Formats: sequence, structure tokens, C-alpha cells
Amino acid sequence: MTVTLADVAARAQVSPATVSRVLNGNYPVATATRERVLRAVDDLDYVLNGPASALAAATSDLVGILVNDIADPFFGIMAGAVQSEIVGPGGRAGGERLAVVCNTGGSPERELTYLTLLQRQRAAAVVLTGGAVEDTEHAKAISGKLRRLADAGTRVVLCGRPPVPDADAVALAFDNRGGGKALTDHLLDLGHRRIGYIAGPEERTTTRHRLEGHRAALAARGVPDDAGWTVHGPYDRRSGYEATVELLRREPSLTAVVAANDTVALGACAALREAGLSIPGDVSVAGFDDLPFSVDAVPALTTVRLPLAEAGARAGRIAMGREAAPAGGMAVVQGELMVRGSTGVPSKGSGG
Amino acid sequence: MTVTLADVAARAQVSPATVSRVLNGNYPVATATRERVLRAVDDLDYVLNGPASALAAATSDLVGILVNDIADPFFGIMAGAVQSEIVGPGGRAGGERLAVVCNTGGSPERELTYLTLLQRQRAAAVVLTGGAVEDTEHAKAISGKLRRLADAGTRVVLCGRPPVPDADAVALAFDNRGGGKALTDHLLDLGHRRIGYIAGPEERTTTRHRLEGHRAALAARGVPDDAGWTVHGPYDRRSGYEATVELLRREPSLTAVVAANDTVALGACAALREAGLSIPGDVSVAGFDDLPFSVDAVPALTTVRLPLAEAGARAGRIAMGREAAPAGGMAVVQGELMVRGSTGVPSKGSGG
DNA sequence: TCACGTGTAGAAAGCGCTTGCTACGCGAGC
DNA sequence: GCTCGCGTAGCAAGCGCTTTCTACACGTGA
Repeated sequence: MTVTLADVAARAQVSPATVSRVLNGNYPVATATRERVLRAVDDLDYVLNGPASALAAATSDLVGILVNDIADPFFGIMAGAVQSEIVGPGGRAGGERLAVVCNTGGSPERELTYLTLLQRQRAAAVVLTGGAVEDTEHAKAISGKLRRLADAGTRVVLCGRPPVPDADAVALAFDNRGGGKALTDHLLDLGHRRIGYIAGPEERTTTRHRLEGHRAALAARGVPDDAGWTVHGPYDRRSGYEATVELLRREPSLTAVVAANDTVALGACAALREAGLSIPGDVSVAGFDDLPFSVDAVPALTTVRLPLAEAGARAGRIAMGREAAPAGGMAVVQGELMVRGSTGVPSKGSGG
Repeated sequence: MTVTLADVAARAQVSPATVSRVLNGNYPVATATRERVLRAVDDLDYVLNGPASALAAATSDLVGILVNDIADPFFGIMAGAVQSEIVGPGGRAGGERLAVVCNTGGSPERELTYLTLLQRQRAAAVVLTGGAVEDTEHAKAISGKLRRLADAGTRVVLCGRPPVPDADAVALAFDNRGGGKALTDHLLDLGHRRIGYIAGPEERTTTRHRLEGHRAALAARGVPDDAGWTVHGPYDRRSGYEATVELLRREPSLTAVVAANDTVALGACAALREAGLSIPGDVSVAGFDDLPFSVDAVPALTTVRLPLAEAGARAGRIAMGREAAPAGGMAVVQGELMVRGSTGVPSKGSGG
């Protein structure tokens, strides 16, 4: 039924070994023979059997990219960049790699499941993007899984995710703390003193780091931080909307709202607008990530630009072994404060 | 080095066949034996060798999802929905499927490459999302590839993509034509007569269908359509911006701009704003797709909502064989006109 | 002329798993 | 008591490929 190597060999009047060598190009084959083989491959529409090949060669051409939310451009941009660097080991025919992105939905269980699946497929490399969950149990499970993957020869790269202890994984971490601090410093410089903070999900590293940066900025100036001015929620628009409503209820005199990311900030803007508050006249708003739509918000969003594409591309190259891992197995990728229209000096009249 | 089925068998004092049957759960195994085997699996940290398993069983648990642009939420939402429905054939341990999304970047060559790669992996199913390229050459190549995939037992589902002739693939197509017509009808109803159109890339089916809907609406009312009022460009923000600048240059009296999708519309809004034109006071703007950020644009974007998540989920279920294919192998998925703040009656003073 | 290197191709042994068939033990039916 | 059926488990034959080792032909230098 399906065409096999042997069929091609028969048609080209050579042995299966020769066909395999032509296809893999890692052994000298006379030009005439090669052409005969390639013609046979074409004639028969032969497609290599991946599993069989992977089994015999004990390697596979799969590269996994794990993302928390595939519908979020934050991950899409990184994943796309990683994928763009995942290319075959050379120009040879069939030398392609299958770069696949797996959507964990932010669930540690699914993350683990996918890692097992990739381990089962003997993936050549795995790139994990985005913040991790800080649950000790899961952290341990993930760390163990990553170690075993590395032991089995799978290259493991973390992109936008803090290093994992004992895991022999290269880490490219975003400076979320520094970014968060820069953002709040900017607001403090403008004169804001009552700043609401809409944080991400409690247990995520990204959430914690950004929040730590915010608090560090406040502490450095001796600005008090009311615990009630921080609200946690998922990284989505709705969360931003609801959290803002809640913040305004708790403290109507807030002059600024910092959101966990741009998407959340958009929700915050919507809530403020509905409350009849102008941005930044009444309340300043800031986001994080600088996703493409942020510049088109009205007013344009002040945010921290994260070089998602660059980091993803670099992670991809490291995963492919085309770029050396940074010294110490980890590098910190800096964000850049983008000051735009959504932040301004607090109005005199606002607050009590 | 690595643990194999045989190692597990030895430790559990059973034959490899028994271990395999415990793992696959498709053959009666005495409870005591099963437990002994599972303990051994745990003790040894055994992970099934996917390629070997796929080779022996002549099936794989890979499901491919092809998208044009993974950084675009349009695709991210669909892909996520597809993936959420891709589950294993039952509760049995290890019954997971590996749903993977492949980013073609809109390039037909990469699309073909990924299909070959998936064919090579003997994927269980393949879901292709988004519009296709209308180049005859490529259409033929894709069609042939899909047919061969189907012949090999891979289920093929098209999601948001028109049917492919001779390809034995289930198609869930969006009614882009109807949506485009509804949108332009809405503008015509408001009184607009000079409507600019920012279309997507020339050779894509999505582009053509939406544009056809637009033109059909105009023709139905006898409204002349100046060829210069249509500009083509990629599906991104920048394209919307530049096209709008160009449209305004060509015809400053336009009272409305219809964009190929919401992202493009955002760029259009930016250009209009920079030109000092108010939305919808001076110029109305409409998008397509109703992506999450569209409601947060200022003013909120009038657009056509496409049920991306629903369509993706359905495609996923069909790919898994958990839902019957629609009669005739294809279904048309309707969009819904969402009238919001970005469109209004044309101002009296505008135009010449 | 003979031995030898060089370039090219084949034979065959697996890679780790699945599964059809066989084998075995045991209680039930005749 | 013997056969039969049933519930389990093992045997062993592949699945389609890669790769080591071997074989052969040919040209070359001694």
C-alpha cells in the first residue's frame, strides 16, 4: 500500500541502504546513482516514514515550543520568532525540522503532559516560554522532567522564564522586576502617589517580579503602598476591567493604574472611560509588554517594551545549537520604558 | 542507558507484550499483573518511545494545526480552540495526543513543507486554518498533498478555509462574502457613498471573498465603485495605516473606510487620527473578525464577528472523529455584524 | 605483476514497540 | 473423566529505517 524505502530501492535498482544514504546525504553516493534514486523517489511519491527513521537513528526532528496562551500575541510573537530559527541542519533535502507549538493554557499539568509527550517523541529541543508557576510541587516536577529531557539529549531553552535549578537548561529571562520598577518610577516622577496595581495570577513568576519592581520603586521613595490598591487576576482584558472597577470602589482617589500587561491595561482603560474618567487627565494608565496594539490605543499606552521577537529568535538559535548559550547558562533581557499618552501628571483636583 | 519496555518487563517479571498491553489498555490484563507493571513503570521512570510505538502500530498521536500567522490572535484563537478538543482516545494512561501548531507565515511553500513533515510523522489528523493562496500551481500541490494524507488515513479538516476540490477534506468555511456584504450594506444604509476599501493580500481567498461581498453590496444599490478606492496590502496594522494615507491622498472626500480585518482597521484609525479626521464624525471605519481588542478601540470598532473559537472547536472535534462531518463535507459558518461606535452617518460637510 | 588505497554499494543486524497466534490453567458442562 | 471455553500471558514476527561492517572494482605505485 504505502511506498517504502525498499520500493524506491527496487525501482532505482539499488539497495535500501543506498536510498537511505541519498536521502540523508551523509555518505558518498555516485552522482549517477543518486540521480537514479531521486528519480525513483519522485516517481513513487515516496515520503520517509518519520517514526521508523527516528527509531533507527535514535533522533527526531521535532522541536517543541510551549506557550501559556496561544491566543495571546505575547506568546504568538515569541513562538513565531523561535520557529523562524528552527531550520534543518543543512540544505539537504528532507533536512527540515518540525517546529511545533504546544498550548498549555497556563496549566502546569498540561505543561507536564506536553513535556512528557515531547520526551516520548524524543524531541530534539524544547523551548519553554513565559512565566512559570511557583508551586513547589510542580516546580519540582518540571525541573525533574527538564533534567531528564536534557539527559536524553534534548536541548532545553527557557525564553522569558526564570532559570530552573538543577535543570541544565539555558534561560533567557526578562527583567520584569526592572521593568516594573521603571514604570512606577515614571509615575512617581510625574507626581503620582496613589497608584493602583492590577497584578496577574498570584502564583506566577512574572506576576511576582513585576509587582516586586512596583513595590521597590514605591519603597525607594518612601511612598506608602496600601495593600488594597493591588488586585490580582488573570492576564486578560476582562480582568483589567473588573479590577479597575474594584480599585475605583476601594479608592476613588487613585491617580494612576498600573496593569500587569497591555491587555489588562486595555480593560482598565475601558472601565475608566465608562466611569467617566479621562486618561490621563483623571487617571494615568500603564501596561507592560508593548504588544502591537498598544500604540493604537487611545491614548497610546505607556508601557515597557519587551523584545519578544528578538528573545524568541535567540532562544531558537540556542535550541538549534547555532548560537552559544550565554555565560552561566542564563541571560537577562532588558525591557525598555515607552512613555506615551496614557500617562501624565496627576490633575490637581483629583483625590482627597 | 534509556529505559525500555523490556526493562520494565524484567522488573515486573512479565513479558514485554504484557507491559505494552497494560500501557495501551486494549487487552485484558489481570489486576495484580497490571499493578505490578505500573509500579515498575513508575520505579524506572519509564517513558514510552513514541517513534518505536508509532512504527509498530502504524499510527501516531500527532495532530497538526497549520496557521498563517501565529502572532495574530485570529489564528491563535482558532488554534487554541482546535487544540482544546484534541484529546486522547480515552481515559487510559498515555492516551494523550500531541496537538501541535505549525506557523506557515502565509507562505505556500512552508505550508507544503509542514504538510510533508506531518505526513512523514504519519499524523493522525491535520487542521488547516485561514484563507488559502489562490495560485493554481500551489493549489494543485496542496490539493494533491491533502489527498495523499487522507489516503494514508490522516483526517483532514479545513477551518475558515474554502473547500479544496478532490481532497477528501472536511471544510468549515467562513461566510466572508456575506460578512463583507453586510458590512458595506450597513455603511450604505447610513448614507455613505464614497467608501474606501483596504483589502488583504491579492491572492488570498479571504481577501477576494470579502472584497466580493463589498462590491456586491455596492452593485446591488447601483453605487459606483472607483477602482482607485481599493488598496491591497498585508493583514497588518502598518498596511492599514499606509493604505489609509494613500486612500486619503487619492480621494480626500471618502466618508468611510472598510478594512480587511480589525488589525488593519486599527492602522486605518491611527492614520485618520493623525490626519486630523474624527471617527466616525469625518470618516467611518469598519473592520472584520471582531478580535478581542476591537471592542476596546476608541471608538469601538464596527466589525463582523467570526465565531473563531466555536469553529476551531468544531474542527477539532471533527478531526478527532468525535463529531460527524457536515453533510456534503462542508459547512458555511456565518459571521455577525457588530455595529459599534466607529461607524456613523456621513457628515453633511464632508466630501466634494 | 601484485599489493594496496580509494571510492562506492550491499548485507544484515538491530532500533523499541505492537499484536496475531499459541499456550496454559481452571471451572463448567456433558 | 474428558472436552470445551474463557481469561491471561508469552512467543515471535515484523513495522521501515539507519548504519556498521564487508565486498568489490578500479587505478596506482612498487
